[in-house]
Amino acid sequence: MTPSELGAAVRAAVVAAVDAGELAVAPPAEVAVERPRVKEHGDYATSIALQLAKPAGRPPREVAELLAARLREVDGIDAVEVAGPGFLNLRLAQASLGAVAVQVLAAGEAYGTNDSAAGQRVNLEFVSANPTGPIHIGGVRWAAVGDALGRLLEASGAEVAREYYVNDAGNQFDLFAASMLARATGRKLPEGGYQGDYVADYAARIVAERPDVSELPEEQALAVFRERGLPLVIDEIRASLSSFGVEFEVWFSEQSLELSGAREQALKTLRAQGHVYDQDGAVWLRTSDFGDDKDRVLVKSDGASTYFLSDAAYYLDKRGRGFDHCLYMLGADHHGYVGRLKAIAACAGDDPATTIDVRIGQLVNVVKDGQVLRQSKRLGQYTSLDDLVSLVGVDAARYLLARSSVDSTLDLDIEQATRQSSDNPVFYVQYAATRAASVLRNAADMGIAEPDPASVDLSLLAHPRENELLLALAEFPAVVATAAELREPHRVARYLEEKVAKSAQRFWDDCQVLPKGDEEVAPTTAPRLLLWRATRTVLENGLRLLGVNAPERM
RNA sequence: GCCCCCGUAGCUCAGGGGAUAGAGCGGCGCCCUCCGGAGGCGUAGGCGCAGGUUCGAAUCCUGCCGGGGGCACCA
Repeated sequence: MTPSELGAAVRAAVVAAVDAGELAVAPPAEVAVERPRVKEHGDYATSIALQLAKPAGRPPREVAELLAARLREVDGIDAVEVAGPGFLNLRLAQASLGAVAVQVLAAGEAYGTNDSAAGQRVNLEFVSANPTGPIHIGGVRWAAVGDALGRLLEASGAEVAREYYVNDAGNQFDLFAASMLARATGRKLPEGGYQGDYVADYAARIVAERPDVSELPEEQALAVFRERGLPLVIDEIRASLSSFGVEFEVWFSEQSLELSGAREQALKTLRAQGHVYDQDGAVWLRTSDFGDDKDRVLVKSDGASTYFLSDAAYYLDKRGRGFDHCLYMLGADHHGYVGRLKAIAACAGDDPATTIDVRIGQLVNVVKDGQVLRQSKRLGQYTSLDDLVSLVGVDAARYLLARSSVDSTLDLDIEQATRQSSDNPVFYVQYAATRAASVLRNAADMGIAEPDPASVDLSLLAHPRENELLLALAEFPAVVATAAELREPHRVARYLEEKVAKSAQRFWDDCQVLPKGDEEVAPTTAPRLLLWRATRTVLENGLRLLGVNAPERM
């Protein structure tokens, strides 16, 4: 019996009590059971009686007793007790608990998928770093977290488009082109120009293709560097992300918004909604009507449109393509932007609470030899995606970046990331996965066939370690659904570490599976092999959601 | 000045209103004739402060105090 089945059983008990006239309440749409912290409180517990007590006008323990009487009759529930102020503590029958392993095996790669986000069309914009050089560490955090979130949403039934917004129209990109020109001609870098060595490399490649470029007038030369530089940078970014396991469906050019007339169209749309006005020669959007602290300029008094207008046009474009949820994953320096984005949606007649969802991520500190490495993109001194991968590998980088809440500043310790011991979380989880693989491999080598789930006596999985592990595996679908709903992939990682890998190691320690020496094959061998296979499946599925491999051996 | 994030064990971090707040590292003490000890077990140790909401608060609200980041007719 899974937690959701158990929750449904509890709800059914409520409905039955209501129908019998014993409880005068409206039954809740769903009832959740949770794992109690203390195992004396049973396999699962629910506080439903405490919640219903007030509307029912009855003492909580009395409500609990009503429900307990009904739940005791349910097949698969072994014991029900009323505890404390009115908790219902539930204990599953052994075979019912063991059935979780069979369910995991039956679902296989699909175990963990759920329909909590079914029918949603989600536009997921992340990374979107300026095309002025390799992806920096902050972008890598978003690559890891954003892609994992995409996988979680897909596993929860949503249709997801991963999108990278290419800022190829603004000052930063112009400055980058000017920096390449300066490098190509040996002239002085413009103020605030990009100083990294890669700038010279790009410049040299462009000069090799267009030897005449240094003799062109400055404007034309800049145009060449812009035009030729963009694909160079984008290709490199795309290749880095791809080697990181992250693929974007759409690379959306900011320039294209101007060329296609989308910006003018957006201006018209917003005007038609009545939130645009002219003042001081500029065109403004009255975002302050919707909670922004001040109005924002769409078209400057010199006639040039702002980045903000591009954002509005881009948002309207996404909506026009049928996305009902636009997710933005932005760096901490963009937090002031949230209100403006929501105001755009509101000005366009949407409800920003449903169409806009912005996640702000805090900084990443790269720690090496106990020191935080200082990062400066402009100076070209920073840890790029490729640097990080060459230092710690894709698995460690993705896992360690995705295992922390983006609300917290993250310290990524290079030494720790490569350590082969349990103080390295990615190693710990992968190790549990390889241990599962090795048991299964050894069984095969010994000529012990993998058992047919239908013919295994699941009630033999009665050891406390086995129960603990089964309960952990049963949680997986709910963990995936919650992580997707809250847009918090780190919940999956923590679950894998603290629940699955931990329980698996303890199971290993106390529950021998295969015969040693002259021993006979034990009755517990088959059910335990089944449990190891189920454990391996959950670890594989969970790691896959984070874009991390589950190796067969380390 | 205004806005956002954070403050939980000595350290790095989990804990979307529930019972006795959890992991890893570091302390201390244990466990290898045995499927991978690259592990496991035990033990000590904690919610920044003050109010509020609630039957119940680490969690929600307000105010302080500390740390990080940000304010544009830049992108």
